Amino acid sequence: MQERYDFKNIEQKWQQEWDQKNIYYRPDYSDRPKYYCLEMFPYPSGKLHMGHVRNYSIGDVVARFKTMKGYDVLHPMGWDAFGLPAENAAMKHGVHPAGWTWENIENMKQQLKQLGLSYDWQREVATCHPDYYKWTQWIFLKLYQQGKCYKKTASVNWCPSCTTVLANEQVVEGACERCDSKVEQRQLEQWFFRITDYSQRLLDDLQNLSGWPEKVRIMQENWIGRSEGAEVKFKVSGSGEEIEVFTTRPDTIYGVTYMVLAPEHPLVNTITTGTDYEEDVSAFVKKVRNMSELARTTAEKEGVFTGAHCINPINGERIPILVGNYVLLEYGTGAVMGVPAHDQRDFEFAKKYNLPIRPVIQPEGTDMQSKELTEAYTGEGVLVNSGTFNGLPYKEAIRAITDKLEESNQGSGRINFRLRDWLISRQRYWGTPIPIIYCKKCGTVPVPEEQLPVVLPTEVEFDFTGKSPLVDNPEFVNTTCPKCGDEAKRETDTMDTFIDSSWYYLRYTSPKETEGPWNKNNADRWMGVNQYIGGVEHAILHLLYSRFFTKFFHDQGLVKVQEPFENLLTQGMVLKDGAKMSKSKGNVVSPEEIVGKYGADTARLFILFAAPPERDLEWSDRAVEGCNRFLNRVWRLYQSVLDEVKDAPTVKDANKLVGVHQELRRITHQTIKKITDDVEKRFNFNTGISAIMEQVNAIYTYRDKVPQSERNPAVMREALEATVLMLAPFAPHVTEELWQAMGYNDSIHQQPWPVYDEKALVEEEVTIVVQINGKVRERMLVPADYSADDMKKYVLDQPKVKQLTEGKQIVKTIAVPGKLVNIVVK
RNA sequence: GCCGAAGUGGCGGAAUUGGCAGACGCACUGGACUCAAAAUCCAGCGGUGUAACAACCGUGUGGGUUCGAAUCCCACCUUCGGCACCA
Repeated sequence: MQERYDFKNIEQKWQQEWDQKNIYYRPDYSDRPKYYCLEMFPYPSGKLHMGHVRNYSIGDVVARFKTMKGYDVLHPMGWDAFGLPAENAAMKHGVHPAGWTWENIENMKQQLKQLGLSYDWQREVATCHPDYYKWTQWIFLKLYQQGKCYKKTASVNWCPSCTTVLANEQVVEGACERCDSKVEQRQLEQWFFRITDYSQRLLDDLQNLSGWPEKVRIMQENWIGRSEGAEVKFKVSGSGEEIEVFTTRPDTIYGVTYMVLAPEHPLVNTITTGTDYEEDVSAFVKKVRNMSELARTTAEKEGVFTGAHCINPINGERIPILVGNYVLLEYGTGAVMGVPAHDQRDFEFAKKYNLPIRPVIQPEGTDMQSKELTEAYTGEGVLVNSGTFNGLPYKEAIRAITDKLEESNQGSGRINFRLRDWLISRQRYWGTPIPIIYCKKCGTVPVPEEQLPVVLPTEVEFDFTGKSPLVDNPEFVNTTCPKCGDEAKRETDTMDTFIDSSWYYLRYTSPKETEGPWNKNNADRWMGVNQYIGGVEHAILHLLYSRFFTKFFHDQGLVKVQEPFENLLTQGMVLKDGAKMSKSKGNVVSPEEIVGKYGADTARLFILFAAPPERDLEWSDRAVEGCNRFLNRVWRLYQSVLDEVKDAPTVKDANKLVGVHQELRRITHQTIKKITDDVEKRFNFNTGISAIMEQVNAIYTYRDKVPQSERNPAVMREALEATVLMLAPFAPHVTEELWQAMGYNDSIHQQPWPVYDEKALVEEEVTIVVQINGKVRERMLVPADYSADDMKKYVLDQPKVKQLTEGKQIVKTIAVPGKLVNIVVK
């Protein structure tokens, strides 16, 4: 065994050896129970950052641990390879996006390998490969056939810097999620997926995801935004038109004093054209429409009267119709009944325009009408000013009024969702082409399945306007209609890259399948993902889309599961000096540098030791050194005692062990128990590693305190083997080296996880705490099997305790076996 | 504004079911080894206090429940994350 811990040689040697022996390869079937461990695949930006290292180190511990626990572990890796940065690089450096991407993939793959991650590289996928996106297109066609995919003109989010549209989910506080530019609204014809058909199921099934962080479930719940209420029809006076509104408070319908339409509402034109109000209204609409979404949501509530009136169906009252900037066309019906007494927004609006405010809900035992309202009352209460419904509690009134409206066909109960359909077309080049052809005769025609893939042309010219080069590419655009054979044009939009990443976890189960997107048997064997690991920034986008896809696939009989990810771990960020690492802040620590200086094992150990996975992690160069020091300490320990233990037998007659030998064995087994719990049940790798450190310290103490002639080589060997086995998932290279040094030829990563001996954990005596009135006064050693009564008796009999309680009256004594005795005195 | 999470030594963090606060590591201090340094090893390391003990204080703040609270309850403060005219 080498004197020095030479991480460079060791890591290189074992990475090669593992590669050669293919030890991480997983065949499709085996007798062992399956375990699918998945980490979110990266965008191939060119270089790994610390966030990746953290993500993949966590996943690797899980995969290695489960393998040692006897599972058949699927642990694949791939590339989310389509996306805008490739195009930007093309424009900036004149390289082709494809070349740029493949080069980055090669680079990052090397970096991943240097970390010693246990991936089955035979399952690697890249979403930009035609063998992959062929099936992305196939999925698009499936959705199209099933009526889950459609094209429509809508007000959409446009990012001027990325020169493309964005999905609702990709707009963060009115800005582009990627580049932070202000998002504009444009009227464009775009492709959508009908994710809203799944709103209720996506919401309901969150209940089954007990293995997900509560936080993520709540975020999705809010995003889906279900609200229960009623739809009510208001007839427009003097015309046949009707305005429908959605309300969650039909009980307040007697409090309606006006009606507000969204500026984009189609009726606005109908009711104002040719009237005296037309000019004012259209000026107002124009003004509001020109505002960005952000400006609009922060602006003061404003409105204008249309001159028209409508009739409240419940009491026949005539109320004015206004147009207001605070009403959104996209939500509900784009019209709101104004109930200023019981809705804060309506209240502010009514105050500004002197519209009547009529309370109809009154908290029991008060008189709402006698005092002037200063804000809307949104709480519980009983109905007043509401005709025959007076005196009814509001909850019952919601029911009764909805029923009444339903009887007369003027409304009905209704559920509304905040979730919008998923806008999936992008005016970009580097993405999966949408397999649609436009024919003058036949209209919109899907590309037949046997013509897939629609290949993204590589011979393209990039100009600097940001316009997609597909648009002006005649070889791509010009085609023939699959139906009639006439000249036709291809769709030049490509798909949102979130589509690519919404099904990759299925492709891993049969990455080379040519008959379909995946092999159903394989998919059903491996799915769902037992443990998914990634950043919380995907809590809505990627995770919601993937859930939608899986449900759709399930409905099509393509896969058995209804949810893709059984357990989800959202790792925290990697911080330096309290802030997220970023180029602009100049606080980036490169993984390459750390691996070069201390080795992958040290880097991994630090990142897993510094904080539990879910929390943010503060980078510390000093603490990294500390982890390196620990591995050196382990190395030296083995080196110093290897000769002593190399030919040692296994521990026999364990029950006959006494003293320090028994103690070392007890610590070994206690450590196994602790770390197994930490890794398996809690993912608390930091405390697990600290337990291994304590174990190492204990072996050192044993070595130093017990003369060599008296040491028990079998107990020592057991301790050393357990240590290295437990450390193996965290630091795979150095542990492999030490394992081989112990005389083994098989890889440590194919060994079973150590098992603790319940009998070895038992202690004969334990230290208990003696408290007086809850304050620790004394510690004493008592037999471990003492009952509560034994403990009380023993403790109260001690001279020291008698002295402490002298002159005081003992009111009560509480004893917890093995832990403490508390004496309450007066 | 609404929803959620967190707040513990100089620092990262631990305390798993209400039972010894500060495990493990970093930093620091003293010592050993060395011509010297690095590395390594040993010891110390929340605060007040003491010659040393003792004792007292201490888990964001204030209250409460309990024999006993970092842990449970109530109110508040701060930081971070998500949503934000959703009718």
